[in-house]
Amino acid sequence: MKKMRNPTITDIAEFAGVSKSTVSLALQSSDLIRPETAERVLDAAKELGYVYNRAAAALRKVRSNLIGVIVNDLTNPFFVELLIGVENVLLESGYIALMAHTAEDVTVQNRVLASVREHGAAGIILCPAFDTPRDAVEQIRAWGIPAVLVVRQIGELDYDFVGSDGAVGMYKATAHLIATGHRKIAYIGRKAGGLVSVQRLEGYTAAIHEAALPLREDWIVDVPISPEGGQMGVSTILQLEDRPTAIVCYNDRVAIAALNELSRRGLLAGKDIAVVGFDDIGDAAHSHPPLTTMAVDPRQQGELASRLLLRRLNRRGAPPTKHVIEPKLVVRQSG
Amino acid sequence: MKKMRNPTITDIAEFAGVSKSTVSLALQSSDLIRPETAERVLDAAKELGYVYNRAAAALRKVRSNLIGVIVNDLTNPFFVELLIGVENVLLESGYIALMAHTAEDVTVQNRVLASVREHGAAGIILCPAFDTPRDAVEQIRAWGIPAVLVVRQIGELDYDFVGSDGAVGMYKATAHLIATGHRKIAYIGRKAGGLVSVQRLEGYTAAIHEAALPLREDWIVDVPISPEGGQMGVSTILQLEDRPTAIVCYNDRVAIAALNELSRRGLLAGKDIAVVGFDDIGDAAHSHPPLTTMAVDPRQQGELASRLLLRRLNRRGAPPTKHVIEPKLVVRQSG
DNA sequence: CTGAAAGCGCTTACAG
DNA sequence: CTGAAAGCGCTTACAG
Repeated sequence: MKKMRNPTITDIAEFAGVSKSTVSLALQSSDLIRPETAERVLDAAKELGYVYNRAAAALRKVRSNLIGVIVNDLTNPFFVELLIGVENVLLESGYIALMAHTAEDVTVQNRVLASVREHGAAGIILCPAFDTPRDAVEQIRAWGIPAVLVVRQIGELDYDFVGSDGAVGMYKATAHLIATGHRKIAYIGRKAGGLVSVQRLEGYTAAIHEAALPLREDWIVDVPISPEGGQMGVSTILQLEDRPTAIVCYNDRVAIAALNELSRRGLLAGKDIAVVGFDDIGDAAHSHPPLTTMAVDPRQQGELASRLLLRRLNRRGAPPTKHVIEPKLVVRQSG
Repeated sequence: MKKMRNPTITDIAEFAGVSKSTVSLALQSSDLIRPETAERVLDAAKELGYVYNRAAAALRKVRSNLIGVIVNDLTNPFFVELLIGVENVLLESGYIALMAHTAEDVTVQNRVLASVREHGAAGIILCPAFDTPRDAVEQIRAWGIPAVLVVRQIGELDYDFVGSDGAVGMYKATAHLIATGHRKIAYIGRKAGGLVSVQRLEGYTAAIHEAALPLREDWIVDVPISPEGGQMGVSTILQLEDRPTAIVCYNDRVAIAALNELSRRGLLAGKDIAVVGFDDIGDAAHSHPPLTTMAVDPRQQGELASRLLLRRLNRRGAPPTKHVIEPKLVVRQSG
């Protein structure tokens, strides 16, 4: 089967006996075109198997319907859920995602950003990799492409942003454990690192201080944010002389790994030791035991981010919006 | 800050004192251009902050560097890992993914395919949604866009395909349990459904037959492929009069949910009852207990799929390749 | 080795 | 309400 040239608006024009302009307008369902004419054009288009050529349209219009979606870690269900949210509203609004995964690598991220730009993306949704320098983000602004940052803020740049309040979330998580009677509460996460890490830890310390409990440095266990980190964290804590009775984890992935590590050692979270997570990813409800955690609705964050971007596309000048979700405590059985 | 027009090859030409043609050729590092001239052009491009306009190039060349990547279920880490594999090789080969998630919805899938086509994608990598009708796939062929199918085959269409051998995999999984001394082995998965489901179940029954064990209909538990399914499956099995001592699960997600459900009931997989999964997703090594499973390397499948597609782009006429990975048994502690 | 010219498929003022 | 014309930024024969 020979592949023949796709029909163009010129072909439709000829077929329907009108001009190219009329076809173009009709295709955009402009109300400049008389209904009968429009119908004739649309019929012709269908008849010929017309396929709209977006590259050509974008070239002419400058604005495309491509949105660059750049995500740092698909290995964490949190980001996958966020991505699903982003995609949902993009799709229903007639946009499509130019997607790339950086695996927390700033070099990859730069390459990907450049590529997204070359493709004339109308906007960018970016979950920046750890260690994204401030100027990498300033650059996007210089390009004149509207962007919304998600989850991690870079510097004090006045961007549209969607994220959750790590300080408040961790404060609540810790306060919940205190309210449940715990006095010896450990933290598994990163001591330094990005703003997100810092804020979450701050929430923990704030709650500890407020309850006038001692802040024990050795109860703050600095590990990588990963299942391995959760495992290591638990090992460390269980070896402590003066053993904590509860653990606050940086996120659900760490927490679920902690749960498993406890099981492996014959301990049950929620009974022998309390564990609370952060994010409320899908798996949290299905872990053993089901995880008590701070819900920040990643999917909704994704949807919000898309909506923010779409709105920005129409009001370039508007002041930036920050959407900071307040985490909600979801008590299940681990703590 | 006013946004100014991006410079074009015309601007570069003027700046460097050559013609547009020369600039275009130099930018493609054609060896038609004298090195010194090329250098001058490249300097000018950098100086002016030139951004290659791919929409324009695609319009002219017909062929773009966009690859449609359509994935059915990002909720399952298997597909996420596959996606990461796809992306890795796409990126390093200078392509970028036009990505969409169908959530197993054929209507969404059709919409997305149409969109990918309008964008002039050079090729398509498709994990088809359940219930994808054969003609949806034939259509892609009619469009003349090279495609490779992943994981699920649709009909007997002669496509490039990457997947794993479900029958052999499940046969091995079951045989492993038999070799370990089990005689009463249940199966949690779908009884009918796609080809993949059918083949996996066939592998199970083949092993049962070969060992001359009775094939008990009530030990084949028909549940949805999801964590909930795994949970339900275990509940059903534990209520059985004549209780199986081992369970083969459709995939790791089901298996891990099964593990958790067992724990919840005070049972430990690998001790009280054996459980084996299928896929070897990242979580399998971190579950409690670590999951014995059939490894099919999703990431590698993704890389393979991209490579196949990239190769196909250069040899349109070549006969289709099927890459069927043979699952490898990974014995951990659950069975 | 380099330049002038045509054209990819569309949209958008501008006339009428 | 519809058409003729210009032009978006590039690539690719074709001359020279």
